[in-house]
Amino acid sequence: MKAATIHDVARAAGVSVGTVSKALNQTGTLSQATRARVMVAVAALKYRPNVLAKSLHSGLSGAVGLISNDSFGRFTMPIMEGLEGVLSAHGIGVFMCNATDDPAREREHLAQLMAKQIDGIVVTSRRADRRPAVDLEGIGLPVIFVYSQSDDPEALTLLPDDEGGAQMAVEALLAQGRKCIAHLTGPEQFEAVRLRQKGWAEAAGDRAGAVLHGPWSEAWGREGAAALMAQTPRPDAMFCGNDQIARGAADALREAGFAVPDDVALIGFDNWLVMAEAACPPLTSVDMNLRELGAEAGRRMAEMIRGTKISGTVRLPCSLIRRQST
Amino acid sequence: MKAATIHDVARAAGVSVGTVSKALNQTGTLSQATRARVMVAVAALKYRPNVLAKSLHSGLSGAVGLISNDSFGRFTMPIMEGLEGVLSAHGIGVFMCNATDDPAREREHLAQLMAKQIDGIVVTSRRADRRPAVDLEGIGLPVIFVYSQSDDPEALTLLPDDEGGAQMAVEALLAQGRKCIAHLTGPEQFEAVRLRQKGWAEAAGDRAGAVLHGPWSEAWGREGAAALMAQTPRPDAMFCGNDQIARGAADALREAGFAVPDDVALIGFDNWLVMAEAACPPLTSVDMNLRELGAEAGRRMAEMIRGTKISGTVRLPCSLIRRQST
DNA sequence: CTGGGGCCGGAAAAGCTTTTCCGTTGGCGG
DNA sequence: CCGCCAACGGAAAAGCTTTTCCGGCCCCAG
Repeated sequence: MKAATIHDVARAAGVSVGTVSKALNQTGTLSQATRARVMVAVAALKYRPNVLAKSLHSGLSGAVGLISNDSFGRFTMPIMEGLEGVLSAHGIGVFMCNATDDPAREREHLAQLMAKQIDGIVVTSRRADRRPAVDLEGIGLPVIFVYSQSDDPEALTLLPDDEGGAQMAVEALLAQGRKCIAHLTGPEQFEAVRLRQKGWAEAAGDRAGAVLHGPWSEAWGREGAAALMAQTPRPDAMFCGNDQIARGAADALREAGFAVPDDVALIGFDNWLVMAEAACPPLTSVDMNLRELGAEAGRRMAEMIRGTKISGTVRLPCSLIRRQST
Repeated sequence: MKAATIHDVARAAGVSVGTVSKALNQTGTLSQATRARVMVAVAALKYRPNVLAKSLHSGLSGAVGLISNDSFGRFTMPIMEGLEGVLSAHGIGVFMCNATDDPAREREHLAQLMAKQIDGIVVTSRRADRRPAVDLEGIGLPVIFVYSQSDDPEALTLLPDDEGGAQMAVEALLAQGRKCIAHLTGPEQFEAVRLRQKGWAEAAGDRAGAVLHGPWSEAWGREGAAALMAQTPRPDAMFCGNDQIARGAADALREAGFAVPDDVALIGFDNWLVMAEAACPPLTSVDMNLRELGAEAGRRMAEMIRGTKISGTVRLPCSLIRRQST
């Protein structure tokens, strides 16, 4: 059994295909009776307009491509969820593509997407450096970079406000009366790391303790926390670059006999639930609101598809999720 | 600047549109010279066939829908990666849809997907019970359930071999000479939990220790491990229902003064890297090969789109990843 | 009673590609 | 030298929808 076409509906309702189209799209001038007759036929045949044919006519396919570079990792997931939620409400589909930071794969995907006549492109990736612009071969298509940066002047870039998030975390520690706030974070080549460090330094002022850089791992959190506790003055709070580091730090502190949060308060970054909630004690953490970042990308994309030109960089606020580690 | 159409190419090459089509698709009978002339024009204009128009003609859109029910959680991710990798090699796009176990949302997505003339549907979800079939409203479309089950007799279901994975884990423990192998696992209403328990019981035989059911959390792992160590005979190995439980167990054992793996060996399930590798000691774990499961779904889907009818249930083998906890 | 205007609905083209069918041309064999 | 066949390329339809333009009908007014 094949799907009904507009011709089947027209025949069933005893009208022409143009009339059916007008009835469905509330355009043209049709009598109530005709409109109703068409609608009955539509319902009876379970007719659903063929989007392909509509797209061929309108030039809009009702689909966008999402190119991810972290193999659909944990940062892409919430972004995707927010994006898809907003766009599907607009009737726009999202093609998932995994480029894994491989330029050849990305080109291949881009070619396929453009052949499919997509209406826009969203790129996400977790990278230390800026990435090159997307090569659209002269077709002017809306492009949004989410949680990712490029030097494309035409594109819109959406990022979390790392600096503001760090300030928020440090201010919460200051409000508790902490005197020496250390910073235990990730590799310095990440712009996000530098921004969070800047926010920490500015907010902490003369109460800033030492800063240590290392890999994004629990092992580094354990090692770094031990190193920080050996310094003078000994920190009474640590702001960590992510939740894995914070969790490692929590474990190391507990084993070294320091109480969290009484002796040392701890704040993580990412609010990665399986980490933050499972740590002992559960971690206060900065949430980048990636789901909202994705949703904003969806709203902007819908606007851009309607013709609005948007470019530049926008940073969305983070939130502080308080748990027992502070 | 708009994309070139086949008419532009035909004009540039001084031939008809039909000839261009034949040159591009290696069909019909064309002289080498004509073919070459067309190809030159194609390259010069950066022509890329409009898939929409092609689809309208062929009835195949070159796209499938992936309906996820866990908001793109950690189980859907690798499945998606495998699926997308295989299908994009076939030139088939994957529309991502998040239904979050909401039947209304699922219907809405399904309607949109069918309007977009997709060629097939893949459903993933992490659920305790079987889910209803997908309502295709009479359109016979290939359907595959991955990491999910339904009572749809037409569909293909792809699952990991939970029972075999459990056996594999227990056999590794037996080979080490473990005498009492306990099982600390998740809620019994999950079929996967029951299957893993079955595999454990069969493989362990009279060396099977107690089995405890609880939530999928580290907290339960700590609690359950403590309970198991209080029993007689005391287990010298624990096979855990997932890595979070195993990690909690590892922490509890260490704090209670038991050495892992010397006093008690530990095996987890899922091989969730951030859990398994960050635990102390790093966890031996059963990997469900979800990426491969997704890839297999892609291969089967490609076949089904070509017209092959496939249905039934297929279970793919798990692997044991050895680390320091055994 | 006739002409005009407004309301309705139909016909056809456009959007882009594929494919079938057909006409033309060149070469070769008789 | 003529005719036929093979090779080649073109024309047109099909696939489904939207939209513009146009024709017809009815009613009202003159």
